[in-house]
Amino acid sequence: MSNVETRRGRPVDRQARAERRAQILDAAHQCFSRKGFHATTTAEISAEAQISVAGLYQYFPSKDDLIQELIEQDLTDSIALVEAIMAGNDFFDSAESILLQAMQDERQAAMARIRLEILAEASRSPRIAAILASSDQRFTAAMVRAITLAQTKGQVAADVDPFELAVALTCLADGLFGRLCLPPYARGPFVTASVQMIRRAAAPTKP
Amino acid sequence: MSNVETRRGRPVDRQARAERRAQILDAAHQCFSRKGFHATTTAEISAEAQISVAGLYQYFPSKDDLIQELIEQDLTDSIALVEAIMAGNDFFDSAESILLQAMQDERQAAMARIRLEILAEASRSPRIAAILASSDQRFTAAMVRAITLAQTKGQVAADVDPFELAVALTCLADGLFGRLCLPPYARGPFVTASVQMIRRAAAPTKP
Amino acid sequence: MSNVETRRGRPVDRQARAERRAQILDAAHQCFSRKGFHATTTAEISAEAQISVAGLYQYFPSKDDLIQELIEQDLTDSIALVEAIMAGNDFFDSAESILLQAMQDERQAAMARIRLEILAEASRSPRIAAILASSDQRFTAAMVRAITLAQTKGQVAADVDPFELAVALTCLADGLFGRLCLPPYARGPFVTASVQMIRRAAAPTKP
Amino acid sequence: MSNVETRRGRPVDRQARAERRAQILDAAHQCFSRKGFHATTTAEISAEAQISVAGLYQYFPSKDDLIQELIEQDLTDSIALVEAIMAGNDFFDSAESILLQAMQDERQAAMARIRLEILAEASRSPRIAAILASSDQRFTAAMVRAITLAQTKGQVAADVDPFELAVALTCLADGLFGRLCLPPYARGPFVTASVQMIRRAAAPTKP
DNA sequence: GATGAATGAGGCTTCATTCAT
DNA sequence: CATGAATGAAGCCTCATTCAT
Repeated sequence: MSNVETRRGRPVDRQARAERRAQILDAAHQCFSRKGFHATTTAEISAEAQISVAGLYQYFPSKDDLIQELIEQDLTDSIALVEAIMAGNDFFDSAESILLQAMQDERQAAMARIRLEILAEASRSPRIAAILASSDQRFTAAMVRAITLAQTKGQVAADVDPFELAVALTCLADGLFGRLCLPPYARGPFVTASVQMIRRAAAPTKP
Repeated sequence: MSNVETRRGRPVDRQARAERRAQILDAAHQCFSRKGFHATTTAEISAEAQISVAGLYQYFPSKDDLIQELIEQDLTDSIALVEAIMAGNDFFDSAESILLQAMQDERQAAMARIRLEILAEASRSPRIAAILASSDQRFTAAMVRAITLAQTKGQVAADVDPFELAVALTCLADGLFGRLCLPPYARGPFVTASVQMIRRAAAPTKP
Repeated sequence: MSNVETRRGRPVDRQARAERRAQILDAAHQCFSRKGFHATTTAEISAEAQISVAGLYQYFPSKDDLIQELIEQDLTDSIALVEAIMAGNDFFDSAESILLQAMQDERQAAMARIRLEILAEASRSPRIAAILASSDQRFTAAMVRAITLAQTKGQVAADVDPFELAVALTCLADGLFGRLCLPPYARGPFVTASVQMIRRAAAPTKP
Repeated sequence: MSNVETRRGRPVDRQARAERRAQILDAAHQCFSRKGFHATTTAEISAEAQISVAGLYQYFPSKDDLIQELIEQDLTDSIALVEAIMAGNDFFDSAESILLQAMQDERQAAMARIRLEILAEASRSPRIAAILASSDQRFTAAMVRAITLAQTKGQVAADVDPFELAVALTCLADGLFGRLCLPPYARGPFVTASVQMIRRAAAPTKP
């Protein structure tokens, strides 16, 4: 098995393959956010991805695998997103921004809806629970870094345990996503209340 | 021939009927908490309820109706539970107690798991979203009452907006339930962190 | 087994029983004419008869038996009806009257609709085929009598074979019933055409 | 990238698809003629068509649609058959031939049996009633043409209204089909009687 | 690699019928 | 006798998945 092994037949177009995969995952993302994992059929995903059902199986060995991969990617993307926003200057503003976008921007709301689905599914499937746990760890670590940094900048009270705050923030956010079932205009108060709680809990006391 | 149309035949045993219904709802509760709404089959519910599949349809016109009714009852029960605990003396202790039990007691964890399912489902089904919204309103009202009372007792900071706190608490709790996928022993830190956040956000500042 | 055998318990109210039976048969008649034998459920019949489903089984051992009995009665009634009308004075007028009523009067149209159902069913079930054959024989005999009488009165051409005419008339009528699917106002031409054919075929040639 | 979007993957074999469809319709035809529309199950049709039940649904979206299509085809075929026979020389011979074959040839008897089923079903389903009405119109038109032609040839009495005769013939035939429940050897007299009636009604009077 | 076709395994629901009250 | 309750046996349809082209 050499690295430069001569290939027979048409060479694999890795680029095209990767694009197709992404296309499918994207289609699945939309479908899942609309109908959930179980109620979405492979036919729907294929249609959305403009591919045949059989074609789907050349990129993913089963629907479950597709789901798993999608979950992994989705969670990874979430972390990246949060990290990007957290790189902004003010800690609380960043947090508020994240929550606001998740509750208002349609693209991010879709991710949040899928996250709900993931949480529900994880409580039954050990496989998915494991993925979620792993993602959570990375996520928490990132938050802890951001919080610690914020503390050095005096934005977050020094007596706050960064880990605890990170964990609580995650919970708060996930719970907030549960209000995505409300019409968009009704979600505002929930964001406000959440942000308010964070501020009260973590802002440094002004002497 | 009396005016009070004498009933012919076997009289309806309302008691027994109600029990059977409860039995079915209970069975469905267990199944749903194990596998979710969509992955649970009517056959599984019937088996768990020790009734035939056809029998199930004498109590509920369809699986969807059964789900709906279960959700309604479940949410109502949750409110009752929370109200009962909130009647305790210390506000923060009560809150902590609620969260702890939800994360540790198996029976309550089942309810919480179904709540996750409800949140996910609500973001797709307007019908369920409506039920959830209605329940949330009642729930928030109850919490607001409890918080206001706590404020008069000096347990909660006076400058806290009861409604905002109630809303944030609900979110926090729902998000916490998302950690039910963790093994029981790993859930502790999440409860701690959540409780800590509540305390920091709402406890009166000791001068 | 004496005729005056002493009975224990409540004596059977034969009168009431017969009435209940008739009531059920009548209800079934309506249902069957609306939806056919197979698409009608015992529940529908019971509802229409204002009796419980189980009650139905105290008067008929099975749905099939109910159907059979109904068919028998229906066919017998038909014969009686035809005989009654045929007792009128003019043969052709009587025939026309029968066809007109069957196509216009709702009650008789219901019978005709069921007759269609019977014909279809008979071509599959030997049991029903037998009933139909027997009924047909009685019916043909009655018609033959009427035709013969009409011939003595000079109303029907003497060279007509009474049996053949009777048979052809039956066919013509049954086929006419097949047009009951048309809206009432559209059925007229079919009656006219049928009557016209009979007249042309059987009226005595005026020299 | 040509404008004529090059098809990827397995091309559709229209030929094979059409054959499969025909095969299914044929199987359904047999089943329906044996047991009627309602008593025939999709499983039976599939078995007869040597295809899986799921496969059936790739060719017809539902049992009802299959029935509808079959009815349409069946009625169309009937018209073609009648027209073909009517092209023969003598009008009455042709008519007799049609009736005889319908009552004796097994293949055509099956069509006639289904026609009974259609008549019964049409009197309840507006959808089927509409199909039948449309077919009847085409059928009557064809008959009228044939009769008119026969009149020019002096085979049919000039004073006969072609439309009325066509309509009456249709009725007579449909009613005759109702005798398909009889054993084959017993059907003869009915055909004879029907033919006799037609002849008497429409043959030109020999001076 | 991609597609159309095929299918086994179920899922929800209904129905005729029985049985206990 | 009459009724409510219960149920086995289907029935229609769908879905994830495989296979031949």
